[in-house]
Parts: sequence; structure tokens; C-alpha cells
Amino acid sequence: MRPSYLDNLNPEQLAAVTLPRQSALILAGAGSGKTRVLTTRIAYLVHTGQATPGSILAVTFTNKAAKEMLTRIGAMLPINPRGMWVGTFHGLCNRLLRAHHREAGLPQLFQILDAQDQLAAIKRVMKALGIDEEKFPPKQVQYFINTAKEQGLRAHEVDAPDGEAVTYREIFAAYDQQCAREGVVDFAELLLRAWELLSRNEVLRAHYQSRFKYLLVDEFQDTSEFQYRWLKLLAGRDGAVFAVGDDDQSIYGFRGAHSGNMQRFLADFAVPQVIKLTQNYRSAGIILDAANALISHNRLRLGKDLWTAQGPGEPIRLYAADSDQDEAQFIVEEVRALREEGVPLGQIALLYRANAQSRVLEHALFSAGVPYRVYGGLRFFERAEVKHALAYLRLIANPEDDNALLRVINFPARGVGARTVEQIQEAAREQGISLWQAACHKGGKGKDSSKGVPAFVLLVEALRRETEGMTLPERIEHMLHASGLIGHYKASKTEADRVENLEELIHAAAAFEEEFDGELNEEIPDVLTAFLTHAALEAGEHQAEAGQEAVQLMTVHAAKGLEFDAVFISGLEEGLFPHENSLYEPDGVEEERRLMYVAITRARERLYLSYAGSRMLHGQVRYGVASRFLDEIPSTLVQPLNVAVTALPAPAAAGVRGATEGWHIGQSVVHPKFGHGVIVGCAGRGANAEVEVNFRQVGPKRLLLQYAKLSPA
DNA sequence: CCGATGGGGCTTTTT
DNA sequence: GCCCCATCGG
Repeated sequence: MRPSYLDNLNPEQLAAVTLPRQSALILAGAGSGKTRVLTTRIAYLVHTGQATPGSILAVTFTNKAAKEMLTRIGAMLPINPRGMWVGTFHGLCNRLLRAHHREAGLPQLFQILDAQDQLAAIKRVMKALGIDEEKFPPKQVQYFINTAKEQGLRAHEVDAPDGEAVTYREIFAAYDQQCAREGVVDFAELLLRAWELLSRNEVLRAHYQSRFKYLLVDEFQDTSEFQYRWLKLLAGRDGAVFAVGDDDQSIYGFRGAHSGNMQRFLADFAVPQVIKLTQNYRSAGIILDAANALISHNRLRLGKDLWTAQGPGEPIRLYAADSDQDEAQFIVEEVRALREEGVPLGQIALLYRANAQSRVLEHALFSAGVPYRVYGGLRFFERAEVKHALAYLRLIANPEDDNALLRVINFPARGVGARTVEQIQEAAREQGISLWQAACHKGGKGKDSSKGVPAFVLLVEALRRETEGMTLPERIEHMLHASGLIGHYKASKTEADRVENLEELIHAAAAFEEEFDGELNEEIPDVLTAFLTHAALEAGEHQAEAGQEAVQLMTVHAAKGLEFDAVFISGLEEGLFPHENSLYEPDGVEEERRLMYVAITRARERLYLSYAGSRMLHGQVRYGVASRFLDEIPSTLVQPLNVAVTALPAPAAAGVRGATEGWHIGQSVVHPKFGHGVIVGCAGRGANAEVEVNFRQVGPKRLLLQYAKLSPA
């Protein structure tokens, strides 16, 4: 009998789900039921006995996606999905390294550094090496290290063509040593270490290659080159990789995603066929037509058009605003009208290219009394107070964790000044011991132990001793009080709201422990470590949750994978969307166009597009011109809501000398002295009109149009 | 030790 | 324009 979970699949979906064991590429358009295919395939494989749960490994892009996948599989199959390996690349690597920490050369309870921790660790290394932070910005160093690791390179393997690069390489090497000494691992290290483990250890490699008969990859277009290498290694000669992705939705190139992996995959794995899922179940016809038309301007595509069985729906509304404020006002009024029509606020999304754009929108919504929620900014486990609490927990787990010690040795304040900390660091360096050991020496000579370093040492020791045997939430609660963290924030006038987050941390720990429910094994021997790992790997969701009675504000990136009845895409101006910085990058505009494609395909029924003739940006007024993407949507699909474009002076032209000159952001120009460049900004009017040009040779320059002898290139 | 003050940066972001 | 950071002065 045919299982019910195969019902209602369309022919392409069914073909993908029931494919025999072979490598396959499923080109799944937006809203085409991609997750459904992936989860149904897993259920089908297990249900028909082709696969055991233990022979399945599925990689997702986010933890949230992994969780959802497990939930959906659980609903289809009466099995415990725990034997399955489902997670992000980082999560799976973590699992592998925990299970084989000895072979990987790691302590069993290694901690994971998030980006913040990593930066702090880098600053520490640089201080120890006496390297000037002005000359070598720590953020740059962080980028350098991560880029190298994400290419599979260790410090000694990185090219160093000049003195500067040599210094970067030195910091890299010292940083890795420091991490090893402290038993911590950064995100990139998780992947690299796991890859090295598998590539060097033949026995393990053979074991996992034969164990994971079925590899499934979600969001394949977002995998990096190194992740692809990792997959290939795990797949081995006989591996079957079921890859699902959409090259048109590849929007993470800036952090290493390489949609070219799709083409490479077809060749490397001799993929016999590509299945395209092109029926869209989300958007009305006109919206889909607009998306198809827009994305057809990209050259780097595998190529597919979406179609729908739905009717055309309503035209796309376009509003040309005078200013960002005017744009926000328009959006608020339209939101109110939608609400009148019965559209739930939670089904309305305001999307923008950059977070800074939310401010004007928030202000307008607030003034109008419309509830809204903004996504972005710090996530739960990244908040300062939560990080402080986690630092205490990390010290309980491992007092040698220098990063954690530095974070809280004087927080809440207990009379340990910068000088003292420096002395401890110096002593630790000289004797080659951890900060904790150095602090113990300093504090252990019968000194006054009511404050300062001795008090800190006693506190940490007491926390370890007293909380042993407690449940995780009990431990945290005790720690929050004994350390004085809760007291500190409760007493604070300005930061009292942080107490809530600390209480939330106790709840999070309780929920975590419950979910964990005695599942301790050789991979994760201890709940505290598991919780800390969870906190690092899954910093809390950035993405919206359904069902909230508030307008949803987020960047287009954050909206990926979501859908709404009504979507507003604002700030459709050259230089903003497409963003000016993308203009210098190879194929940058194509990625911006994919971003626009993602934005459009979020909408089910209503789509609003808008741009503003002027906008406050970086503290000054910038004049913009309508985005090229608006020209790429057939005008037959669009209903202009005002006539500003013709009735008012063209906004960009008004910003620069005379309406006839037509300089605009993104335009290529030549200057007699500076050579070739691209206009990246316009400011001022009339005689004061100036443009900012990024010249290929000399970099950015501001020029008064009145005097500069600019000509179009 | 904390609050005030000034300087620099400023696209997108998960792990 | 605003936010984050580092540094300084009380």
C-alpha cells in the first residue's frame, strides 16, 4: 500500500522523493516544496527499508532548519530520529569531534568560541605579541584567519608575500596555539579539524563513508568550497549525495557560499539527472511573473522559470516617494489599509536591504501606533549579560578558559583593576600557565579574601563545589546569585531590564535539559558542556516566528525561507538596492538581483515596491534614483500609485548639477587626473552639488561637480 | 570604578 | 545620524 505521505506530491516532487540510491540535484525554486521533498525522501527511505536512520546524514543551513526537519520526519515516521545525523555543517563536525576528540587532538570538553569570543581572543594574542592594533586591526586579523581556515589552510600554509602578511600569519599561528592551550575551538576550526580528522585517519574515514549511505544537503547553493570538499570526502567513491538547492536564491556569496558547487557537483558525482521543481505554491501569478522576469537578467544561472496554478492576482504597487520619510508614511498608511481589509499584521513584512533602513520605518510605525517587531541585532546568547553568565559557567566547566576568566574576573566589580589583570597575564605568560593558575598563585598567599583576586578565586571554586550534583537550571540560578550578577543588574538604574534575560537563561537551561533527557554518551558526556556548546552553535533565532500580531521588519537576507500575505520592499534605489559596494565585486549585481528575487518571492498576494528621491544616510542627505531592478520588472505587471516620477524633477538629477547632466550612482566615469571610477554617492544641490567617486587607482574622492572635469566612461 | 566624552565606522550574516 | 568602543577624568 502506498503510504499517505506520498499523497499530494506533484510528479516532479514524487520523482525526487522516490529516486533510487544515486547522487541527484534537485533544483527547487522558491515556494516549490523543497523542505517537504527533503523530509519526505528521508521518511520514504527509512519506511521502505532502503535506509536505516543511522545511515542517513542530512546537512542544513541553520539549526532552525535542522530542528524543523527532524520534527517533520518525526510526524511522518513512528521512529526515534536520534540515530540520524541531522544538523548544520558545524553541528555535525562538533558531533564528530566530540566522539573522536582524542584522534582529533582535542580535550573531551572543548569549548566553542563564537565570533565575539574569537575577536577577544585575537586581541589578547596581539597584545601578548606586542602588535599594534592600529596597524593590524583585530577585525582584519579575524577575517584573515577565518578566510584561511575556510580554505582549509593552516598558518604555515598561507602565502605571505610581504612583511604585513608575515605578521598576519604570525598572529594566526600564535592564536591557534593559544586556542590549543586553552582547549577552545572557533567555528572555522570545527570544520577544518573535522576535515583533517577524516582525511588523515583512514579507519575513521572508511567507517563513516560506509555508515552514511545517504547524504542529503539542503540549501546546496549556500555551501562553501570547503564544505563541498568536506562532503566529497565523506561521500567517498561510492557516496550518494542528494542535493537540494536553488542557484537563483544564492545570496550568501559574501561569506563564502559558492553556488558554482552545483555545476561542479553535476560533474564530480556524475549526476545522471537534474530534477527541477518549478511549480510554485506560494505566490500569485503576477508576482511570480515579476520574479521570473527580473531573474532572467542574470547570466550565471542553471535556468528555470516558476509557474503557478493560481490566478494572476493583484498588480504590484509602486510608490515613488520624495524622501525616506515620505516612503515610510506611505507604507504605514498602506499597512493600516491592509489591516482594515483583514490582513493580520503578522502577515505583513517590511523588507529592506540594510538594517539602518529600519529606523525611519520604526519611527513612522511607532507614531501611528502600529505594533511592529524588528528582527536583527544581537541574539539571545550574544547579549552581554548572558555572555557574562556563560563565562561563569565556562569557568565551572574549565577554569583554564582564559577568555571566560578575563570576561568576569572583575565583573561584577570586585576591585580587580586593569593593572592587576596585566600582572596576572604577565605571570601566566612568563611561567607558561593559565590565567586561572596565575590568579590562584596571586590570590593564595593568605591575603584578604573578601575582595579582589582572592575573592574571585574562592568564588569560582565555591561555584564548582557547591553546584556539583545540581540540575543545570539550579546551577545557573545559584551561580547568578553567588556571583552577584543578578544583584548587580537589579541594583542598576539603566540595566535592570537585563535581569529578565538572565531569568530567561534559567528557563532556556531547563528546557534544554528536559530535551536532553539523559542522552549523555561518549559524544556529549556532560550537560553543562552540551549547554555551552548549544549556546555557541545556536546563538538564538534571528528569524521571524509566525503568528505574532505585529508587522514584521527585517532585511531581505533574514526573510529568506519565509512567506507573507503582503510584502513591502523599500529603498529600491541605485546604490542601496543594488548596494553600491556590490558594484565593485565580480558578479556583485547578480547577487543583488538574486536578493531582489528572494524578496519578491516572499509575497503571497500583495507586493509593494517603493523608492525615495532623498534619504538620510551616514548622517547626510543622499539623493537616489530608482533601482535598475524596477526597470527589469515588466511595466504591465506594475501599477504606479503616484506620478512623482514624471510630475516632480527626477530625484537623482535634482541632486546633482542640472537635470540634464544625469549623473547617477553606479555610473562609470573618467576624470582627467584620477582616471576611471564609479560614482558611489551624490550630495548637495546646485552649485554645491558633489559626487563621491571611487577611482580604480586612487580610491574614493569627493568632487564638486561644478569644477571637476568628469566625463562618462 | 564608573560615567562622560570623543572618534571611527558604517551591507548583507550563520555557525 | 547613530552606535560601539576606547580612553580619560572625577
